[in-house]
Amino acid sequence: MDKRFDPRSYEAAWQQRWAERGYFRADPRSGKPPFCLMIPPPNVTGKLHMGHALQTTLQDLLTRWKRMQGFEALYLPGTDHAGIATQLMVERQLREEGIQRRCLGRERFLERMWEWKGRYHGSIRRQLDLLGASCDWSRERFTLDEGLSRAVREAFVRLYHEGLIHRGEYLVNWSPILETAVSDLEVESRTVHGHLWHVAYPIEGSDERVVVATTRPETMLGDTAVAFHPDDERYRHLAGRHAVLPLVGRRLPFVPDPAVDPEFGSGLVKVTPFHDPFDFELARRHGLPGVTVIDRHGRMSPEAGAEFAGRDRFEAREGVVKRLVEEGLLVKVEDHVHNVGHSQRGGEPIEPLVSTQWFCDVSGMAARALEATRGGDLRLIPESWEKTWEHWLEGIRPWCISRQLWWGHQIPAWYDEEGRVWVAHDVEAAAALAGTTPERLTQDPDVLDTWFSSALWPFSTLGWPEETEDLRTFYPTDVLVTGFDILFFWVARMVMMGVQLTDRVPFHTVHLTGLVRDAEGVKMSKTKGNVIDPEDLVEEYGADAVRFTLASLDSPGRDVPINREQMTGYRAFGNKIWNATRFALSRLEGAEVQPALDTAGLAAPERWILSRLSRTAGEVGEKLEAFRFDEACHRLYHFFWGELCDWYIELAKPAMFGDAPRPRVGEVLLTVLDRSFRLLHPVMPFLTEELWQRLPGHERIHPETIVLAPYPGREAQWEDETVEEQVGTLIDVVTRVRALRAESGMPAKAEVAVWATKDPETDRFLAEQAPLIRFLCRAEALHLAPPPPDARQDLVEGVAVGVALPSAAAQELGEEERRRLEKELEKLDEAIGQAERRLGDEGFTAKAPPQVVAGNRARLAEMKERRERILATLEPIGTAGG
RNA sequence: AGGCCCGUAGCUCAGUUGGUUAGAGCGCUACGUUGACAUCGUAGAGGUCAGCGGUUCAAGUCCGCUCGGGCCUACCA
Repeated sequence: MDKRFDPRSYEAAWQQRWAERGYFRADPRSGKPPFCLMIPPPNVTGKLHMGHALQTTLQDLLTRWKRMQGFEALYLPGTDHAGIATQLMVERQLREEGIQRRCLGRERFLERMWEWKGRYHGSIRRQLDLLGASCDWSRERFTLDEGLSRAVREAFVRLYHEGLIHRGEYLVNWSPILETAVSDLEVESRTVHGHLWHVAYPIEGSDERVVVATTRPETMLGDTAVAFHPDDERYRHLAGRHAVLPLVGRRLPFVPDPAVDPEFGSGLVKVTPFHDPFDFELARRHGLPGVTVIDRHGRMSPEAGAEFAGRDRFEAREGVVKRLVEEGLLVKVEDHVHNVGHSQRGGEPIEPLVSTQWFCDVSGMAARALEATRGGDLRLIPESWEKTWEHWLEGIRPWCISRQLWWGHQIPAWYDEEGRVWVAHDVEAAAALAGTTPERLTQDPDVLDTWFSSALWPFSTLGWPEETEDLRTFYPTDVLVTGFDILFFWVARMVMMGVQLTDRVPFHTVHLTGLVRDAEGVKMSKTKGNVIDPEDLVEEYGADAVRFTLASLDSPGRDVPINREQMTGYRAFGNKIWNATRFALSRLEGAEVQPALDTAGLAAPERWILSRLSRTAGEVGEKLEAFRFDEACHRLYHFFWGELCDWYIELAKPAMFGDAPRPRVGEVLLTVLDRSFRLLHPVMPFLTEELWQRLPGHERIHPETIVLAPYPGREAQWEDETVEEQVGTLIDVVTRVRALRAESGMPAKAEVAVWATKDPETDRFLAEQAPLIRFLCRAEALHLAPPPPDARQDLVEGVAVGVALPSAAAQELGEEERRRLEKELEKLDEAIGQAERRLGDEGFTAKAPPQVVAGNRARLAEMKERRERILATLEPIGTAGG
């Protein structure tokens, strides 16, 4: 076995072999219980970032764990066409060639899109392979492939006929840069330092003027009314009268409306129905007309008047202000901080615009999604997200699902020559409905929001609407692992579409991961230049170390800071595992891994490590069940390094070297390694397979691969509380002896004399283990008696421990050692005082549970005895004078 | 504006239903080992558990308020 631990020497090879042998291919007919998990489809042309690496790690960990537990595990991979994002990329590329999308035409543009997609497509798989993802690539899907497109059409048609999708003219969030409508979720509000302009509007038939305040003067060109609160005494008299819109001359009725806040500004609101959601609603209540003064490019429209038509909306703002100044109508300008909706993708301020779009009424589905979490059919982890979830679903509004893009699922709606709309799976079906021929129909040019197809992902990927074997077997899926940032974009919509279209909640658990940050806790972003590429990390540390790091950082509700030092530490863990195995294999000829192992006749260290192993397996299982991957990792790390390597292998050395043979040490060690590798496999798949294959007898666990070997659970017959306690005492004694000899400056190479005693039973055990204790302490003798006064001594877990250089005169107490002991004594005195006070308090002794009181008493007694030991060391009797 | 989460060692974080002298990993310092190991052993420095108040025999843990950080949601022109 190579002395050098080099993950690159085996990782890729294993991934390839696993795939070739079809270990990841799920079989719906196996009869095993299914476990299914869907990849959140990354952008087909994208590069995986650390967030993906984190999610992939957890998804794969779950899948491998379930697969080993005997589930028919399906980890279904795929990619998303990511409408706007991808189209923008290709448009940018075209621009570099000097080509405009519209000049190219829809068909040729889409050809370019598919070309682009084809070029990048393999990259996602390559990156997932690097991480060791155990995806079933035979089931890979793409949101625009034929099957999924069919599912999308089916969903649309069905929802349309159920009256849940309709087309209508509403005020929508318009992105002038993207030239498309976007949903509420794609609008993010940003704090903007703007101004509040106070403008005087003359009152018709009077010399009076009223003052209105606005943050967007350019929209006044589209005003159709002025509103005030009905109880506002200042303006009540204006009801029924009109203002005259400056620069335009339009008559604006004064309307009373309770939505107006009389405290804000002058208490009067200019009403621009077609460019402000508040005004749109208000106008609707009062039957007021609207005027569109800004167009789809964010420029002023002809209806804004000849002076402004064609000018950019922000330029027009300045122009309008300038004109108002000239007219003497600008009363004052104030600085004003407010929130303005911006296009998430385009980055520019959203323009509320009246436009004809398709909407999906999700209120009923939202109610069912709420039922799912309230009734326990769906669990969000961490639970704290449930409130946000409820709040969002309770206040949900219709979802604008049409986009004025080309890259995506074109809406399955056709218009006849009379402009009537026919919704069907294809043009032939539409023509049949319309009673006409396909040639006379025109398909709606819009495409669906990317998230519409994503919402169907858990079942469309399994063949829905067909009742396929896969769908029957694997749907509903089990767990969804994704980032909280797409809880509403994606998760909520999958749940809504799932209950609506399949009558099932698409998964029972959603594990939401935190955001991956850099070592300083700063969000990774290209502009900050702190982005870490998962591929680089895999190259540097190996996939197993990357996975272990990510999994061990996944604490609920926490962000995930990537720390290279930590990753170095976990690579060292891999190295530790490598070398421990190398050592074991070099010293244990003839021994084999045991499928089962009888502890009868084994010595204490062997029984101890087997007991610890069983408990560790039990705890790891519990942690995984609870989605506490971090704690599962910590347990495994501690077991392997802290118990197996630090103690068991050390305890086994005298036996392995033949100095003090014990029965079946090799069998035990190899068996423990086997179980350890299997426990670790879901987190560190490569290393564990590589090493497991080298264990003699591993084929008795599984003939081919650790991937399919059973996941270890508790092996209760190995658990032995007594031996754990005994070996625990042995470890305490050895640790204390080492501490005492190091503190007192005894030469490390010196063979010392050791004393240890507690009670007859413990002493008997320590006597049995005397050779081991002497080996671990480098002691020439172990005396089962109280330490003599001139020995360095202490009390640990009730055991009086002492150590001294043999024969030679008592060692002088060093200055440093004295200081340490005095400090310890001080702390001890304080703790003793505290414990005495507590035990002297009747409130405590009367009200606290008896076992707590008893525990305190025992502790106090032990502390007092330790105090005596320390005093004895500080002022040994008999040496005081000498 | 409403809601949620977070604030514990230099760093990253654990701390289950309140109950030892508040822990782990990594890092740092010192000494010492190394006959599987990029090891290992021992010790040390470093904490008013953000702050204030309350409940309780007992609070890092429960309650209220304040401060700081983050996020989600929202039609105040």
